[in-house]
Amino acid sequence: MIDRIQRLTAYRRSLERLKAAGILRVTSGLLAEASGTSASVVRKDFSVFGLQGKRRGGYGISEVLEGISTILEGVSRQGVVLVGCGNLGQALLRYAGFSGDGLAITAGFDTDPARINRRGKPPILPPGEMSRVISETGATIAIIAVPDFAAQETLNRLAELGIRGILNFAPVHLHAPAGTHVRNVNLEMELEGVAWLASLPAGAPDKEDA
Amino acid sequence: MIDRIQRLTAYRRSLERLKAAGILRVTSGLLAEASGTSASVVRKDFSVFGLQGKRRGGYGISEVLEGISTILEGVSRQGVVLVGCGNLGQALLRYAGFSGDGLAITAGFDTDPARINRRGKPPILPPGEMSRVISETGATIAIIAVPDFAAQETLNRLAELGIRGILNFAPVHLHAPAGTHVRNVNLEMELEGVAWLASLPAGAPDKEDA
DNA sequence: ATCATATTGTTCTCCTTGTCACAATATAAA
DNA sequence: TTTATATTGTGACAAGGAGAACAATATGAT
Ligand SMILES: NC(=O)c1ccc[n+]([C@@H]2O[C@H](COP(=O)([O-])OP(=O)(O)OC[C@H]3O[C@@H](n4cnc5c(N)ncnc54)[C@H](O)[C@@H]3O)[C@@H](O)[C@H]2O)c1
Ligand SMILES: NC(=O)c1ccc[n+]([C@@H]2O[C@H](COP(=O)([O-])OP(=O)(O)OC[C@H]3O[C@@H](n4cnc5c(N)ncnc54)[C@H](O)[C@@H]3O)[C@@H](O)[C@H]2O)c1
Repeated sequence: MIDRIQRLTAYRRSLERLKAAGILRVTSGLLAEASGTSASVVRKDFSVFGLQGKRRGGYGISEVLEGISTILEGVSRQGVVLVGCGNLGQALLRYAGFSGDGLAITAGFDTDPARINRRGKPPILPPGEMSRVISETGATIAIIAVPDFAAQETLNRLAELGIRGILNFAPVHLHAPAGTHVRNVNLEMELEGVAWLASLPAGAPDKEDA
Repeated sequence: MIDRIQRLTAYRRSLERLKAAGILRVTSGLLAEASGTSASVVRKDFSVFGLQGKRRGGYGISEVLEGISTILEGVSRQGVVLVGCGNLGQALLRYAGFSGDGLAITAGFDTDPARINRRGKPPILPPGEMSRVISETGATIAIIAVPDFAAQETLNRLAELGIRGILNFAPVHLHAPAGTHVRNVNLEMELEGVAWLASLPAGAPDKEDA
């Protein structure tokens, strides 16, 4: 189910590109090609979410985009904070693409005084202000980009403060209390996966994608 | 199958931590707890890869680590280049964790002259030198961290130069020639997934993880 | 030495998810 | 209008992986 939800994000991106190119309708096959899945998956996804097309002319891009926005309405109306503004954290903090989904990072936190910057576009604050900022902004999502040894304590703190969803970049498994959901992005694992695919004999069949 | 391979990386990390803590043997349950899977999965993974334990005392950490290294031997002996040294690219370039797996980034490339730095720890070079560097270092893996509109042409170029595996961070689906494997990391999709989990009613059952 | 028990290795089942197939149907052409 | 056809919507099917269960067995205790 979460895969379907996540694919909506990919569909939206592809549809916006097509719309910007002046196209009004898409077939499941065309959208599949653009977003990297299969026509069957597109149709079933749309079917599950009640997005309807026309038996011949495909799906109306504007209508589908509107439908996706409606579905993700409540999902994307959540504040996001980021903990750990180092190499990776800063990159995420500066990234504009998230706000396209409505999910904008409202503040960053870091223990290193040298990283504090209260006037930043998203400000970077000391962790002592997490409690205040989270309750003031009503943030419910957090990104963890601290070193691995600090990740679990960071999660504990965030969970106490009412954070309900966490995207964790530290390459460790975190233990979360019931009701707090953790999703891991482990780039080492991803790179290793690519390396394995690349090491396969040339004639091997394809079965990847993410 | 690729999931099993990728989990090996997670197992290795957990085992190294346990080893550093002075522990000599692990049970499937303990390792599962540490690396975020289940005991059955650990046992089946190890079984598939021929990593054996003892019917009672669990698995010997050193032996398993050695086994994993052997399995990933050929996989990790590949050079990696990075194209697009912006916010995200720089973070990846500076990250030391990859070399722990043997996969070290040997060079970065960027079109922006201001980013060129030939004396960097991994140097940042103009794309014109890609051909030379890739053939000299024998790199077979690439990371794409360029803006979305430049991703496809970057892939085409890399594929021509013999790159066999690509980790793509641009939020677009790329078309690769046969024999070149692409794996996408779409952080927008990941964050949206977390947001969806967080928006679920509190009592909902768990079914996540990555 | 014998026994009790913890833990592996493997099989089997279930569940999820993508693929296939095809009937339903709207559109365009003749 | 009638017919041909492209494309959706959905039901059935298959593949794969995770989880559960259990027999095999090595270890430690008595
Ligand atoms: N940089 C990458 O490309 C990359 C790749 C894969 C994984 N990761 C993982 O992402 C995480 C961050 O990586 P990085 O390269 O940005 O590391 P980094 O050391 O550059 O940044 C970590 C930041 O976290 C801050 N910090 C430390 N403890 C903290 C705490 N308790 N609360 C708040 N802030 C704290 C530090 O001051 C620092 O600024 C690490 O777990 C790393 O393993 C990074
Ligand atoms: N920064 C993030 O946190 C983040 C998050 C999600 C996705 N992404 C994706 O990752 C990619 C990079 O993001 P970013 O924030 O680093 O962007 P960025 O603009 O900071 O960096 C892009 C870099 O690529 C270089 N570049 C452009 N065209 C090039 C080409 N043809 N060859 C070589 N280099 C080229 C640019 O000079 C620039 O330095 C984008 O596709 C973005 O959508 C980034």
